[in-house]
Amino acid sequence: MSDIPKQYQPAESQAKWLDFWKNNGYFDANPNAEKKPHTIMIPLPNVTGALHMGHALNGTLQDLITRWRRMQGYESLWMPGTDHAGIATQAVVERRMFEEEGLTRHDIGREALVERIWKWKDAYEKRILEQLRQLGASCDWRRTRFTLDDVCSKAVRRTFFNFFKDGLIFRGKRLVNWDPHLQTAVANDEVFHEEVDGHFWTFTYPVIGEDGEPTGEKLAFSTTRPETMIGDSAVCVHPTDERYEHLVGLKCRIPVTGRDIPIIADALLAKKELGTGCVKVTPAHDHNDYACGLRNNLEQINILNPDATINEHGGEAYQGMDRYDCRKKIVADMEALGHFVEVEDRKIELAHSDRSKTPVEPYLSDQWFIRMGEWTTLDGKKIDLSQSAMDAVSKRDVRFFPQRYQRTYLDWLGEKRDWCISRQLWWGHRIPVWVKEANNDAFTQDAGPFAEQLKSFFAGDSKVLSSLNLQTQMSFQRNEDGVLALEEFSVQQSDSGDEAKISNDQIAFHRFLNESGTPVLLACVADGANELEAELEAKGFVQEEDVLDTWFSSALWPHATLGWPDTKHNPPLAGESAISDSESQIADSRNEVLDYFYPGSVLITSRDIITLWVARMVLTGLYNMGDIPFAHVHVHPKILDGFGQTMSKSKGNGCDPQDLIDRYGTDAVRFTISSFAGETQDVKLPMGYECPHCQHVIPQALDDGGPMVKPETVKVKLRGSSEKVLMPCPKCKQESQFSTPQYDLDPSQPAARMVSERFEYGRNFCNKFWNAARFAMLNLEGYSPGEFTEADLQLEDRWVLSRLTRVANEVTTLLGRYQFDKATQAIRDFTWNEFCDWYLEMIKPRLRGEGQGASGEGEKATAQRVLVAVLDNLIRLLQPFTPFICEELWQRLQEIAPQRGLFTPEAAAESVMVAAWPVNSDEPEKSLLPESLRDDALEGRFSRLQETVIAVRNIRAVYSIAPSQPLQLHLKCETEVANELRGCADQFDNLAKAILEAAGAEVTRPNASASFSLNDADGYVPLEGLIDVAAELDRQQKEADKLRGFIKGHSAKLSNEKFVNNAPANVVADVRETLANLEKQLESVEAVIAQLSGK
RNA sequence: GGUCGCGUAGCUCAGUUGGCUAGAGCGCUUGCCUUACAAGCAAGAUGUCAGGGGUUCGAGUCCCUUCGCGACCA
Repeated sequence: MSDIPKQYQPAESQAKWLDFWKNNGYFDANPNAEKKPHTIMIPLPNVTGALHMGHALNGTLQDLITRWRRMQGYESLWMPGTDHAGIATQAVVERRMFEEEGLTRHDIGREALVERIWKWKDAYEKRILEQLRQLGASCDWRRTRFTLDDVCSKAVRRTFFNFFKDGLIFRGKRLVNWDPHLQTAVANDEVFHEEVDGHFWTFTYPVIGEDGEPTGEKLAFSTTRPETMIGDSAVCVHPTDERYEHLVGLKCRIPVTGRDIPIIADALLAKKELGTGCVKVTPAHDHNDYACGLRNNLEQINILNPDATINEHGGEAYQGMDRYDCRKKIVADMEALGHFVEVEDRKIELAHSDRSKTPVEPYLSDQWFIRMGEWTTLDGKKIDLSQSAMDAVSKRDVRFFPQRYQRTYLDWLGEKRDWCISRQLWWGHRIPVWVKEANNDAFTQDAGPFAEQLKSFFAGDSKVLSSLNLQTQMSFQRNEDGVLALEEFSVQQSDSGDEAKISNDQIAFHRFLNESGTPVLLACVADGANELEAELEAKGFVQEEDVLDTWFSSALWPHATLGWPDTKHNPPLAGESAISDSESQIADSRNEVLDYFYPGSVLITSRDIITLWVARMVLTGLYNMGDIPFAHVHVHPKILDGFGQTMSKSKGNGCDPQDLIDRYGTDAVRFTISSFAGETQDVKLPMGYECPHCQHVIPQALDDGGPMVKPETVKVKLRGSSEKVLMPCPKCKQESQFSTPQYDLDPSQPAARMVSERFEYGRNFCNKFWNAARFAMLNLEGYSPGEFTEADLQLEDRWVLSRLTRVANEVTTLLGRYQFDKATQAIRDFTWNEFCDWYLEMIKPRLRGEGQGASGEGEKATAQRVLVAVLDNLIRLLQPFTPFICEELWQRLQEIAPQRGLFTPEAAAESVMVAAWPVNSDEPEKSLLPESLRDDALEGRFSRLQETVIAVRNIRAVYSIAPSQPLQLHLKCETEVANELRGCADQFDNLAKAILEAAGAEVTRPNASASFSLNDADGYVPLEGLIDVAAELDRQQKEADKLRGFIKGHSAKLSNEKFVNNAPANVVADVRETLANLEKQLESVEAVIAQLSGK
């Protein structure tokens, strides 16, 4: 076994065992009646770009739990996949296309753009999945899904249809962030705010009396956007503002358009002390005004075309002007009309589109919504999507770890805000609704029942549609958002009509009146009904252009990936094709995968996604499946840079985990990362760049726009407008490209990779563990499996087994609570500080066969067997944390000791991945480490031994005595203690090179000794010729001072009557005992001082 | 503006329902290439627990307040 290298070589193990695991199918999870399922759904990473440190943390924790549960005997599924991330991905592809080719999406059209995005998706999906594999992720890769693939798409379409049929989907107006440059709405998280130089104008509007004539009074107000006065629908003051009280209820006139608008009072919008106390209200172009408009039932006047030019509301004077030109003209016109008061320069926080970097406009547009509050369906079913998801958490069916996050979830859902699901994009699930404006058709409310209207509309031309058996329900609603709700909806009745080819649940209609009073028909068609779609289009229906919000599809992830809505067949695996329609008629088959793995066990994610995603998964799970998607939600910390800022692509402070894996090894990265994952804080991770020329580490430093490397980087123009930045090394002055998610590195050139010394924690640990195992294996010559009993065990054997059992239980408990940091620390402390530092050191003599004759051989055999058993269990315990090194060691151990175990040897599993977890909580009698191994009293005695050894080593260090020089040790203690200490006298020699000369109550301090004082023993080390009396005296004086300080504190407590009376008895008793010990120690020290002083 | 969290050693973080002398890793000091490991071993130093006030026999821990930082939501 001399071929075991002195340092762990992560790269070799990673390449070797990844294939081994995969080829043996260890990652695969299948329905198995013999086992309990454990399901984790990956929080699907989006295909916009490569994974970063946050994903590495997220993935590590999921894999850790998955591997742990697998060892515990669960059929452990970790479902992988990616998210199409509509807006983000389309934006990235569009931007790159524009930079490289100068093309916009309008130049190439919907089909061509979507094709390009698919290519992008293919490339990044591949990269992302590879990153996960490199992390050791034990996902069932056969089941990899993508939100736009066939399986997920079917779930999306079915869910949308069911929502629609139940009346939960409606269309209405909403203020969105409109990007006039790209002509699309952008989501809130795609908007950034930037201060720009602007102006703050003050104008007046003349007050109009009840007779419609100006009263002569003027109302002054201020604005940063004068052009919006075209869309004003009121002027607002505070209800208690005495200056304006008499005007409320009157009107005023917008001078540039001549339109009269009401003067209203609204305490929420107007603030008396700000400016004039009076504000103009433009509900269609400002978020606050919008809310005010709803409260006061004001008109919503949209003044912009999609390209942000002024529309017909501008009249002849302004129509067609760019909004900024219009602003200038309005200011000039107001001044000419005598309504300009003043203007001041002001910094303005302006919302910009992250995609085009241009200012966005609040813009009223048609959107689709899902109703979140109470609702009764056509067939009388009561639905409250928000409430159902809230109840699941309130009733503890879904539990948050740490618990405090459930508040975020409940607060957000409690608002029951309708969910806007439409996006003006091309990349995504197109909304499966066909729309027709009924214009002057027979579709008015007084033209008879809606169902009859529909029937006669389709009669004749549409064979299938005219055979519908329809049922309708009226509904008039206007939700809190002020969104116009549907008026009436209609569904095909559950009726497998004979000549109708519509089997069931394939089409539903809604009708509503748009703002100009025109009836609009909406027809939602379920998946696979191509004939219906064709008939609708023949009758003038047009499919909606918008696509669904990405979160709509990711909300279905936990059941969609398992094949829902197909409850008859298992979902297809990689390489298999989906089940064809003809096969789907088999009546008694089941989707066992869905039955078995749903509901899931735990969702592991970060907190920024609780509302957007977690809440929606619970809600759709309950709606579609009638059951929660997962029992636990673990919310882990976020990874921040060294300055406490979120790592992000735009700041360039992120890090590709692959850099760290290449440098430190996967296991080191995983181990370090799990040590970060605590309950309280986010993790600051200071990073640096390693110069490829001289290996100098250049720390990341704060720069104006966020963290960036210093000194000044050198910008180099790349193709198009993207820039490449080179970094000069302050030490060797050479420049290099450096690792950043902003562009790919040129592989032919040296690059400064990101490093972080924090990861040395994991690397050092792996190396330590490697060497401990190496030592064990180098000392297993002649190992033979064989039974042994507790009677064969030495003190250190019983101790290490007691400790190992305790720690194995701790780790099990901590993982169950998702306390990864503590679990990591527990296993590390045991491995390093106990197994390596004490146990291995203590068994060295036995492994060398230093016992007497035959008993020496027996002792060696036992030591080897215990050592092998402990190592075996330790590898198991570490496998979820550091799988590669564990598999490497397991396989090496397999060659030397295929038969192993405590007391009775057995054949070991072919891979540690599928070996049993050492603690079996369900069936304790089957635990590899039974509770009977734990021995509190023995652990207590052992720590006395440790303290004594440390005290002797301390004396050696203080007096600079060479490690090779033997010392003598005299111990003054009770007889019982003395007997115990004599029992392990060999270890004083072994561990501290000290010969136990004497132990007992009668021992006195030899002359010229250094001494130490423990709880129940005093020790003396004769140092004839070596002792420096003055130094020793000084040392003992310091010790005495320290003891006196503690004694003072403790006796103060005890002399406090209130403490003695009020504190719990055990606390008081503890203090008494401690005080007694301290006093005894002080007595010993003082005696030594007296002797030293007497000399 | 609302909600939640954080501030403990030079750095990154632990610290259960208040209760023995506040801990770990890195870094630092000293001595060691001791036949598993220098990515190591042995020994050691290091704290106004952000500031102020309160409750309590007792506060890093609970309450109030000030300051600083972060996140989410509008």
